Amino acid sequence: MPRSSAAANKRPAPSLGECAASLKALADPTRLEIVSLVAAAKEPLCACEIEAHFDLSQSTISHHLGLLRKAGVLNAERRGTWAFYSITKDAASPLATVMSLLDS
Amino acid sequence: MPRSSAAANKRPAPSLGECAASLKALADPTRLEIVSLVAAAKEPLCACEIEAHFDLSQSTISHHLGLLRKAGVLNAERRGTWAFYSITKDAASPLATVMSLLDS
DNA sequence: GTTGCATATCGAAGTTCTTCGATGTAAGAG
DNA sequence: CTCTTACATCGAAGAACTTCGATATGCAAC
Repeated sequence: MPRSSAAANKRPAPSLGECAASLKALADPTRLEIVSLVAAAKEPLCACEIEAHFDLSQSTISHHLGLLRKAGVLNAERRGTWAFYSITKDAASPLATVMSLLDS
Repeated sequence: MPRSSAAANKRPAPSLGECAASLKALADPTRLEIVSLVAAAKEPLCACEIEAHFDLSQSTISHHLGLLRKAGVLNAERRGTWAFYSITKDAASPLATVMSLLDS
């Protein structure tokens, strides 16, 4: 199976507008730290564990998590009462698009 | 001269907060299109040529250009009355930092 | 069913962002 | 010197964002 780049399987390469939206989801210190936290963990991370790392209210963290989920950066999996978050497969694809655009 | 990655010469690897700030500069459809425009050009691009590509006022484009310049994405060079913009060498470095953070 | 816990959603307050027209600045032409 | 051209900055209006406390939802235990 040939491939031209890392994640070029069936994803149709995000448009500029989609890239901007994805970047906006990551362009916040709190959300970027959430993503860093989840990415560093080997296992999906429980929402309560994420909340414990910040001095922000539970509703604020939940709002950021929902935003990252809607942007396609995070994946939520419910197990009973808990919600476990992980990085999606193509979270980096908008970043890659902008990077390739930069050094063209 | 050893090197661990592409642009690891003397740059001290941006912090999470700095990355968030850089991403915020790129996280706008107009600014991302400006960057795409300048990156695609072989030569530095005159501000008036950039303005011509948008239906926005001159002051708005100038504001976006100043923002991208302050964020370290664009470089401004004055030649007489004209201002020529180009992509900075390390414009992609915050993106690279976030990408490496994602698949860690 | 009721109580308790983990999350999500709602509504509001304060801040930041995008955009505009108007004005300022600086260089070149006449 | 005056006028025009290219660009930057200012001040304000409206939209969007971040945050909070309060409330809703959904599951598990009793």
